[in-house]
Amino acid sequence: MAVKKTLLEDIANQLNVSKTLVSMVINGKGDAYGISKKTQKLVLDKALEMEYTPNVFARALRTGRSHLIGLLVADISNPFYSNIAKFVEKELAEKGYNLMICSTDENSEKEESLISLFAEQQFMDGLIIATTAISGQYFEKEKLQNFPIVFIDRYLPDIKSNYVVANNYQGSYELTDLLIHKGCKNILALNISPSYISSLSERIRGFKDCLEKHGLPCNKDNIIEISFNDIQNEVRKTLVKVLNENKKIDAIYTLNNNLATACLNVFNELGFDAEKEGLRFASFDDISLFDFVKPNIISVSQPIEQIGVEAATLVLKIIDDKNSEPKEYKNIVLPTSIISRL
Amino acid sequence: MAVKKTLLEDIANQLNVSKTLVSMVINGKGDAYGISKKTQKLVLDKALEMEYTPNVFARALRTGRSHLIGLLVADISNPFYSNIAKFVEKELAEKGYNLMICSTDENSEKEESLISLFAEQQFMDGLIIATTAISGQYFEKEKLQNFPIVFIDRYLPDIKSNYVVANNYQGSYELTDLLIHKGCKNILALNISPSYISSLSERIRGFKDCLEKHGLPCNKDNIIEISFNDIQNEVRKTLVKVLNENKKIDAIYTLNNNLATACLNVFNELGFDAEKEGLRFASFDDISLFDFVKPNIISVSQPIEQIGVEAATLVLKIIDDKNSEPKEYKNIVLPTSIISRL
DNA sequence: AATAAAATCTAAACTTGTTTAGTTTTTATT
DNA sequence: AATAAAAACTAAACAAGTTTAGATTTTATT
Repeated sequence: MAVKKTLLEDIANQLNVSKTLVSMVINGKGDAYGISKKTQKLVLDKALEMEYTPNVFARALRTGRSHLIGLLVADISNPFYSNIAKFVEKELAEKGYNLMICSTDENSEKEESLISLFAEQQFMDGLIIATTAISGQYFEKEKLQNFPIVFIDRYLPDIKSNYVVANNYQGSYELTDLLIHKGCKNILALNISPSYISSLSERIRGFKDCLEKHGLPCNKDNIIEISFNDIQNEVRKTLVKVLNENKKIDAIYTLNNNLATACLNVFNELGFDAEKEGLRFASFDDISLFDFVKPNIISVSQPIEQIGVEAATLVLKIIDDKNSEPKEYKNIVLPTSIISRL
Repeated sequence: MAVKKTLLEDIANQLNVSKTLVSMVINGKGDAYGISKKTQKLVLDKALEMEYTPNVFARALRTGRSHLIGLLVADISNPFYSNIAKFVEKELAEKGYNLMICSTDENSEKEESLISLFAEQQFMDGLIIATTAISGQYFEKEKLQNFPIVFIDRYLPDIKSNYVVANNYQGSYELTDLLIHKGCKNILALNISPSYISSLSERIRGFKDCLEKHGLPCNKDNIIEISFNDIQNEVRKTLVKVLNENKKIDAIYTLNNNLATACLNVFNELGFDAEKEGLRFASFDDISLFDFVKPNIISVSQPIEQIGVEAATLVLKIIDDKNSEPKEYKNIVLPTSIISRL
């Protein structure tokens, strides 16, 4: 036999007051509505005694506020995102919000259908998105115009929006610069599809600009794109081919941590000792275990905690400011740091 | 100016039918309620045209079903949990459910308050929990008796419940056995608090039983407990002390991946080369990057995908069977495998 | 004691769907 | 054409809160 939940009305009946009053007190508006201290205490005590917990749906339906924030990322098992998620969640919890995390699998259709579910019927009060969209078109829908969205990690250059990202250009430039200073002249950058996303294209831009500054050529052989859905196999194929070529590359630079792991796997399979062969290995995204990995990994570390905290803070600010026009967009670009391990 | 959302009633008005009818059709019950095919098509087309999306809260309020499942873990940034989360989410999405992930920070009070929010007012249709509770007492609350809960990773021996866990005893026993076969006679096991949780206590039991079987002593020095909240410092202190002792240990066995990482950090700091010193290093929980880490890590790999899929399937089954008494509890214990890297 | 002002409190409407109990319309049967 | 049966549809209640507009009660003032 299921236990009956306590309702506002049950408390009201027990105390012979209206449920209006109980609702006001429970929501901390007792003083504002001039409910006597004595009555407030009675209500609060009774609510505790009866283990009252408000029905989230009834409340959200009436107020249009769910106190839920959605976080959409390509892959929650990627430590970059799961670490961000942790800090976002912590920050939101302190402000009385709950977080709902969903993976989009780097699939824009899935992303759009989640946004439709979460935003268009105000399921969520706001969204934090590492978008996989190729353009901002979808986000210009009328229905989304007034919905609080903060982009993280990736922004959409063709639309105005709120975002919190790392300075991918700078990080990539500095990493490349370091490699070149260490004597590398023929660096292979492994990119990942969809490569149009801003963080990747900025990293590529930083890479190219740095090569150019140093007067080094950047042929099409220097940047190879791996597809997100078959990373391991494509990396294997690519490396087997590249490592057997005559025109020796002297560094591999993977544009994210998934690619780095895939490369390490291939090195292992092939029994390839990068250090012995004089090949430097570098990657964007730092993972704590990189500290113990052979070969040494030169990496770019992103300010994960800061991204999470800033994104959470910003989305809540937008929610609070929702009615105060005119709308201003906030763009936060955070510095990265090089972990050289040399 | 905010755009007005399309309501059921808007569709009904446009077509001069009742919103009852529209609701029935939208929910695919048109045939069941004898709505003519012609009318059904009209409704469906109009709904599409007007971009209708149902209000999740109104629906949940009326039906008592939210199609939300909650996942409570100690720490979503732990790859063990974030990988499980990924598979749970995928499995649920296929069945039309959304997942809400929350971290409890290994804090039972936080866990209880989340359960109260999620379960007691049916915010969620069901919960999947890696519980941090010391006993099953909380879960015997009357209000939770009929609520679908599946425990993962950790179960509560003192209550009947549904759970999906790895065979921690077997995994730990086999790992210890392997170490002993490789000649280790004085293994240090690093445990983590709260150590009462079943997965850890089973691992300890497997460790002890195996030592005993081989006639090896297990003093209190052989198992040291590190607290979850200060892992890095406590591991450092412990290792500094232990590695300088005369009575040499010949293997370190960390009971989870956090401890393994912390140990590796200390080795690094101290410039300690475990392999040179003849110290074997082993850990419960396998992480893909372990493949490339020095020193070699002998590890126990858990069937992460299977845990996620089974847990998701089970919680949905419980939801479906909710009314068909008598209740049966399903306990799934999945085999682990040793990754020896020798 | 009458009146105004302030302090407390409440009935009813409202949020947006789903479901129940029924009504209306159409078709079939004699 | 009258009646029964089947098909198609709908009004109103309901889920559980919040909010608006207004009603009571209490206190202060003359």
